[in-house]
Amino acid sequence: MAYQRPKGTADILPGESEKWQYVEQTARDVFKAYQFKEIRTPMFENFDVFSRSVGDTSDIVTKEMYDFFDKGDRHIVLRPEGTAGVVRAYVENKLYGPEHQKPVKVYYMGPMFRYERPQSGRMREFHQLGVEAFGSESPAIDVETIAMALQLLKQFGLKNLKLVINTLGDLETRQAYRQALIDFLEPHFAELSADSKERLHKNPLRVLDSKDKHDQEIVKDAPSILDYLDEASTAHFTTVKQMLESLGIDYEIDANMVRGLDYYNHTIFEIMSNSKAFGGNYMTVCAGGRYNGLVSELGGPDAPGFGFGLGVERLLLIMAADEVPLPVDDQLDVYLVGIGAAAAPATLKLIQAIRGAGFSAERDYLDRKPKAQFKTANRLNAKVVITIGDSELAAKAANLKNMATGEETTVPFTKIESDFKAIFKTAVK
RNA sequence: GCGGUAGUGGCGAAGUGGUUAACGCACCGGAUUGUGGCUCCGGCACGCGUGGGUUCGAUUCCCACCUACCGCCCCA
Repeated sequence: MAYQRPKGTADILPGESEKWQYVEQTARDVFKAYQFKEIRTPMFENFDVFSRSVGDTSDIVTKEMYDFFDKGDRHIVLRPEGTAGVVRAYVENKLYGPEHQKPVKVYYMGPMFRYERPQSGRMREFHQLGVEAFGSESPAIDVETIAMALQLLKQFGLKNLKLVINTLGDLETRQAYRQALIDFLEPHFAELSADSKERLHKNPLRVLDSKDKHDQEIVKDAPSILDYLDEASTAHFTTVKQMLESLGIDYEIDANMVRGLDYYNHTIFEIMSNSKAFGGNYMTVCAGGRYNGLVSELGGPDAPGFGFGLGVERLLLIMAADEVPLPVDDQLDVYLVGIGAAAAPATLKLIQAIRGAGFSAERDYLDRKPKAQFKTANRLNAKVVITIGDSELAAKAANLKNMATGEETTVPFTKIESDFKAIFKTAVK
């Protein structure tokens, strides 16, 4: 193979691209109902935008970012996620200004890049849909955005979804809980897995969702963050729960659910699916939460935010496994069969006239015999076939066949060129 | 970054240190000169991921690299 695509990338070919269009269109429709507007930000940003937003809690910055120095010696990162770039744009364009209705609600969709070891559903170039809402601390934003995510996934045809929520409280809560967790885990230090020993001081919350069996045993008795919430954080979370209930939305609380990044606080959520695509285990398809400190972290005012992201590749995997029926448009209006070299000029003129009238039309370019051309017409699901050969040229009228009924009629060339709509209508009625 | 499995035509897949690399699907052509299905006949890899090495000889053995897949780390 002379050339192959870069590691961890994919070509989305015809047949597959239609599914992407369907997903994107469905998302746009749902976002519109909630008055989220599209924002398009660069696919690369200055390194600092992402390193600043992520913090230094993990090896995301050193290991996972797809970064490089450009010819001007600028440190560039191909965006690994949507939020930081959107926040940067929000700040840079002063969308927090008084002329903008609050909250500012935006959505994005597009490619993201992470320098990872590829696996199924984990690419170096992958795609996300996401939304962000800036400027309101109202729990109603949390709840409506979660509801929108659920509606979106249902619209995609997903079944067996589970909403899981948790709260991380405010900054003080997180710090107090972090210390409490370290205090709890330190006596068990020797028993922890090698990975969790590492995590204990770098990012202790991550020990909570360790995959190691023995770690899980230890963590079962760990303190719950819910016991460290201050009054305001408790009130926020309580309201969120009440609002979900009033909407009839089922949820579970998982006090051990965490986020790898520091910028999250208060409500976090994940929507999980136990699709066959994951062997029946619950896997997260959509995740999000509140990030009240991020905007100021990136140099803006103290504006709160709430958002979520959804991986398109993973979504498509589920839709395929669950055999979600997609509206596929593989119909062809007209196939034009030309017989012999003498028919070529008429074939060219007529097919262009038909296309110009707004119909989809295909023809043969390989001088194949009528039988072969009809075979192709059949395979392309052509509604009608128009045939032009010597006798048709002599009569200046083409043979038209309705492929469903087999019924054949004769139509003058001039009529095809002047009013194909009428011809088509009577032919397929 | 670490560990494991794999890589044969458009797709699926068999195979062997040695004269012509099975088979199926798809595709193309033909079976009364211009009509869709079925059936029948025929065609379709100068080559077995790439590059080295061992050997009289390698798709088959060895090494490196690339890519895919699975698990770990990480997960925004």
